[in-house]
Amino acid sequence: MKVTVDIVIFTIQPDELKVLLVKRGIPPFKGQFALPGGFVHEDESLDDAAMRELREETGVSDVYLEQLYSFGDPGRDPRERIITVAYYALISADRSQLAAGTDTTEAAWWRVNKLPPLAFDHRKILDYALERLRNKLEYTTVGFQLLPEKFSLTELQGVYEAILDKKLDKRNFRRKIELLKILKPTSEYRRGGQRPARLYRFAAARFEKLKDKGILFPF
Amino acid sequence: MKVTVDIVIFTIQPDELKVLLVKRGIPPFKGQFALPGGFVHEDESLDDAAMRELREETGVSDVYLEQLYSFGDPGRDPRERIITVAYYALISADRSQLAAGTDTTEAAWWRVNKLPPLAFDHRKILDYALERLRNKLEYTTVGFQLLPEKFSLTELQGVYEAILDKKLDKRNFRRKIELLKILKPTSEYRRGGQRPARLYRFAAARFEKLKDKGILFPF
DNA sequence: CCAAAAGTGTTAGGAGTACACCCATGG
DNA sequence: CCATGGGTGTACTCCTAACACTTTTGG
Repeated sequence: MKVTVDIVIFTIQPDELKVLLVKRGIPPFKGQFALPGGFVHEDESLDDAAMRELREETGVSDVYLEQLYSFGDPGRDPRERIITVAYYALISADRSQLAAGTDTTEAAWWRVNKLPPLAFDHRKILDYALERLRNKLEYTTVGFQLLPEKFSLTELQGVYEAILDKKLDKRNFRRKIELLKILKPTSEYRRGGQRPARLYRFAAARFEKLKDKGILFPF
Repeated sequence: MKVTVDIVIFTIQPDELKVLLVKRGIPPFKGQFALPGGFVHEDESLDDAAMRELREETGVSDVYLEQLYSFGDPGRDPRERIITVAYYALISADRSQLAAGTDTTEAAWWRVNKLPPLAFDHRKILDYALERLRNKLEYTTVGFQLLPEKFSLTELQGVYEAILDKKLDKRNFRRKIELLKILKPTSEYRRGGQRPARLYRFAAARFEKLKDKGILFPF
């Protein structure tokens, strides 16, 4: 019985939630799009395998990675019995440029609400990842993983809106974040638009105390 | 690479949360306690494998079963590389008597806060299952899976208290349940104590509408 | 000076929490 | 009649949601 890992890699690009898909070069499903993934080596843990695949595909490491679910229906791979352990990863906006060497016909970012047909049961995996991400957004700080180190409040709100796929009230959003005391203001501003926006940094330390308080972001 | 399923089977017995453990008859960890489990067959899905093991071990089927997480560190089994897909199951109080044929030195219910040392990484799996159960209790109706079809409000509260391991306020608990409108009163009463207690039935249908409302039971 | 995004307060309604007494039954 | 668990209501606080205008900058 063979075991693979498949990874749903999310990023935010201009207020859009995107996932990385690769074009398959070999059968089955040759020419179709699929999630990046590969076999688990004999001597590595599942997490390590996922991390390795992620690095091979995107060049980044040290990103948020979480195991999702295992899919193992007989017949999910037409060739032989393969069980896959699915993961999802979050890559911040400033690190989601694909390596120059990567042929963009091979690996590319796709908007989550405009996906091509996917190979195997990858559509199911992707939907599951999206659901998990939406849920986790509400009671953890995964949202911050999609932003660069310093970000404006509007950018943060954009992440929430992109993932939840709905508009949020600016004042309520900001008050809620304020109340949580998990952001440290910097003295920098994002210029280039109209009025400059103050940049903040995620203060993870303060968050630890809040974890068992339950819901953090009920937007 | 071999794949197994291991199952954390919970039940409630007199206001105590319990898990089923089996004594290992063969090395490694011979004589120690472990979670029930076994290999995934070539032609069955992961869910089917878990269901089969559950039935073999307890004689019950048609119970709540949910995939938990996959554990696959090299070395978690000293003999060879084995990846296990962990599940947890909930068996209602009225169905948790072990089959007469089962030698009780082989399989027995253990209080979750008074466990023996466990084989492999099963302690980690069990802790994870308990955490998941506690979380799910707050935003789903899994709690009802641990009760017979008809139950009193005090019994329901007992389930919450046993799992969350804390006392709850009777009036607030009842008001909250009332508000959710997910119970249908029956005309039966539980007698035998002092004042008889009205029995209720879980009205699953009404719940469907509430699911996306978020938190249901923030006790 | 105009367009565009940043930033800021108040109010009304609903949910959570804390808390104490009467009721029905069996022995 | 008494011990035991079943059953009920109120007041306060806090969080949520709805809602509109002023400020700062670049062009």
